[in-house]
Amino acid sequence: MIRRGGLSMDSDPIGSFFLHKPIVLNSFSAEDTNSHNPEWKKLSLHNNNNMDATVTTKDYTIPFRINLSCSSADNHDDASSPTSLHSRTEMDFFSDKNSTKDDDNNIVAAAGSASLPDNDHHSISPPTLDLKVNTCLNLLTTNASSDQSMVEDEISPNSEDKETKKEMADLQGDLERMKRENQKLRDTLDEVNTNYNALQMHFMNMMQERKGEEGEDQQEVSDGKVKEKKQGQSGGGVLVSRQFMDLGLASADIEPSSSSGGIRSQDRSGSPNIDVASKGLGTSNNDGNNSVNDEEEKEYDRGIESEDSPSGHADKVPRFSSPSKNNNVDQAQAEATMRKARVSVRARSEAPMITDGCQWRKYGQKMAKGNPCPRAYYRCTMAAGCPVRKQVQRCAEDRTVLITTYEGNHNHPLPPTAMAMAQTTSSAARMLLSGSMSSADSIMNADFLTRTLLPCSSSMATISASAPFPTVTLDLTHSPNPLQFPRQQHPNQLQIGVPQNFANSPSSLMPQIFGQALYNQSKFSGLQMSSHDTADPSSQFGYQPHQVPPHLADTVGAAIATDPNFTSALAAAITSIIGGAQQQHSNINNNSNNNVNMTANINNGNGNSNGNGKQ
DNA sequence: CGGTTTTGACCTGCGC
DNA sequence: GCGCAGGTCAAAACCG
Repeated sequence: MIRRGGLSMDSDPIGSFFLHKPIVLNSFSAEDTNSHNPEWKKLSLHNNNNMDATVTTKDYTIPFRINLSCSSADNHDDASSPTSLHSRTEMDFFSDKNSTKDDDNNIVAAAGSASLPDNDHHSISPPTLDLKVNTCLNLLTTNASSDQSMVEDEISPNSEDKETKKEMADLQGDLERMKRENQKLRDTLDEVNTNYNALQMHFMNMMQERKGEEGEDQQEVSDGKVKEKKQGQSGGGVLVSRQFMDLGLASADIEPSSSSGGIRSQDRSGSPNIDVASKGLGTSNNDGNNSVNDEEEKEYDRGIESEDSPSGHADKVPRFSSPSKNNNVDQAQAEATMRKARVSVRARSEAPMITDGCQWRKYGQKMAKGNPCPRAYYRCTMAAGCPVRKQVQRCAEDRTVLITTYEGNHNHPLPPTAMAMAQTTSSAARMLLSGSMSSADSIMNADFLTRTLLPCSSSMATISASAPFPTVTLDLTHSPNPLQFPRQQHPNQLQIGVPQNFANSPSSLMPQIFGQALYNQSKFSGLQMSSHDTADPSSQFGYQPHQVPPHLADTVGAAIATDPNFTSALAAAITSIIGGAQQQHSNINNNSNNNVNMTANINNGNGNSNGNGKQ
């Protein structure tokens, strides 16, 4: 019955803004106001079906007298007819203690006899309650004219009714004003989004052009061995990483026109990994065009493009050497690299796996060379054929550090709790793509990521150019303040952190981000901070779910400094904010659910927070 | 009983 | 071509 998300734009950030009031109002009305008068309880709860209306009526403190109908369809009948079954039904529901109701449960009589209770908390309300006033406040579904008609339909016999009508008209006027403001804000947001998108695309195009002018034979990555090798294989002069970038951008342009199979279609056209990279690793892609079966996925993972093979069967070598596909040779090389693009997250955790909100199934375990700890292989099981996989292994040097490496992009919608990590990997993957252009760009783009991460987390973004696969490592094991604690330089990794960004970060932003993360954390109950979690000594918070502690910034700051689990979760959430914004605005080949709800997944150290609890 | 984990075998790529 | 290492498969075991 209670519909807190009554606003049609509840997924819209602006719309959500207006949703805060109704929650407060309904809580207030249902409990305080009605505790002494069942009639009021009835009315207020009825009002719960008209959330948006209560927003505007809050300030007037008379919302419940003018809400008797729950839908526009009932506007005229329910209010005007005392025998309305609909009204009676609701009356009965709350009439257990109502002595003012007449024998017939007649709404008019009951309401009229109720008048104003002496113990009413809202003294400014009119002394009588005329329930004939039809004030259906389902303002989303009723337009101004209907609202107006409601007013006009009611005939008030006395001055109180006129006052009520006047107030109601004022309320409706305010509502209209808020609607206009809301629409204005939405328009502004759309405009900002459009501008941002255009600007970003322009920027990326400029970067492309600049790289093209500088020549295609540059090999200025920290470790150019891989690139040179891949160049030799492709036989062309185009830098693999360059193709990497080109594909990523091209995919954004060509995907909308691809109508015959989504990922698979592109795969078979010679771009098997465009989506993996350009859409971002681990991002949800629920456009429905990229559902794949297991068999295709196997081929996909193995780099086999059966339809590219002249013989029609899986054969990777002929594909690369096929003269008829010279145009795609370089792309294929890049795609092979892109398919392997990975995002690695280093975080301290005693848990066997970090909590990322997805469901995983372990499909293998191997002892990796140079590490006494086994490496576990997991596959996403949230949807059949989901190509996302991850490897989990403890660091050989520090067993408390858990290294989780993600690969692939989800082909299914993600729960909000999983969105955080997915967006994290997505952002990192995008950085990886753009960062592969050159060393300078790598630094620049990594700098961007670091700028986005460091202000609010202890993460450290690194790019591994010498690794077998392009890998972005988000190191969440360090102190939040890089100025105090020197960073660990990992072998074979180019470190590109920008410590000063932390100091330069706008401190005012932190509470907002943290608040957002924790708000969503408390909002979505998928994981996180159960009582068990809070019992974890590593947890710095004693608050319960759905509680956002006061002085959040201070508390969170302390938590970041001391709780690496929180750090990792928070970094995921923060990155998801950035990644979500980037994805949403740049629209780079990503049809994933843009209604991103950032959630900080607090890993408790034992941390099975998924539905099956078997991570 | 269905889903997950375990684990040995197998496949693939790469270096020598 | 061979060996090594990473990655995956799949049957058996396990679990709720």
